[in-house]
Amino acid sequence: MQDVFSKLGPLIVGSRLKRMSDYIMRAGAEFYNSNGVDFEPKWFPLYYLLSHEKELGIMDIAQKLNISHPAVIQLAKELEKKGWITSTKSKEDARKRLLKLSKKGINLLPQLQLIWDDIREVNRQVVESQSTNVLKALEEMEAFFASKSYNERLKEYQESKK
Amino acid sequence: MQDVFSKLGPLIVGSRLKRMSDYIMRAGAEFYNSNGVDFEPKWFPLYYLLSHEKELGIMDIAQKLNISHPAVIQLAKELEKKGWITSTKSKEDARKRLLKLSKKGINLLPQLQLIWDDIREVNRQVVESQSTNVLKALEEMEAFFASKSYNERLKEYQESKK
DNA sequence: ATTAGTTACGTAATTGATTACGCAAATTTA
DNA sequence: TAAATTTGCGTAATCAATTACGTAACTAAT
Repeated sequence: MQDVFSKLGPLIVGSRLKRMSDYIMRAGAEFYNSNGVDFEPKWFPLYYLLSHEKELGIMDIAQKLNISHPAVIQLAKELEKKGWITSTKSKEDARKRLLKLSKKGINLLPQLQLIWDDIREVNRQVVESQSTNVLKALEEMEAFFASKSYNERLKEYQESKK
Repeated sequence: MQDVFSKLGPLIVGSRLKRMSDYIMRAGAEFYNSNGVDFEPKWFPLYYLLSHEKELGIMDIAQKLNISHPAVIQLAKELEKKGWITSTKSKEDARKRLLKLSKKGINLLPQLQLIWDDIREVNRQVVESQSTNVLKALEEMEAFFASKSYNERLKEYQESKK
């Protein structure tokens, strides 16, 4: 027995999800690299988002991507350093800093699209190979916990035992 | 539209897995807390492992848990500080440091078991609610990539397009 | 018994993300 | 319109885990 995790079943759903996610992220990083594109998977969500919406403030992005706003600032700093995005102060609201893709950033897009297509295809293969679809499972989980949170459920079960 | 992620489908399986894993981990942390037990989810794998095997070296543990050995050292340091584990030099191999639960650590077990039971139950509920089972999906994914890695598949698809 | 190579562990530096905090601009309310 | 509150952003501190590197102990080969 080498891998204790798989034996534990439902007890450690969390850890197993993380493990698979880490694996995929790392593989993605390698792939960009071997294609000679200086891009990291962690940048994808922000980059992709900005490629679809012209301008967004930090908080908007944080909400849409479901990450903390300092994380957005950090990522933005990195992409700005690469020259792929620019930021401007909002005219309507002086507190806001709006991010958008720069020309250089837009020019990079076609190259990235090709790579994203490959990734999308392999992910599609995985999902199709499955008798039980991860994405569907995840959606179901999210819905399950949206209707009643994990912690509420824990509490309730605990109460029910008394 | 608030949540961009779900729209992206197969492109970001990785991020979605991570998000769900993070959610579960955080909920777990709260639950220990609200039960007045000073325990963190990240300790679970090591603790659980040691509760089943009497003594293990750092590297053994790292392999079994599929984490880096510095991570094991770190976790062990924390558990040792709590007084729940102790370590001794191996007599057969002076390089090895063997970890095991202390008496105090063993005494804590029954309390933890109760909590783990609750967690297991709620996880079981999730899984049973699903028309597609996350754990099964994960297992299938792991098998899929074990037979041929993500990166091999990416390369192959790329070749096939030329 | 020396040397070369491997294994086990520890430390340091780095990465990626979070929470906590503070400031300034906008909004609400009295 | 002044005061209180909320919102948007930035910085700092912290956390969890990794990679990279060094050292000591073991093993194998000559």
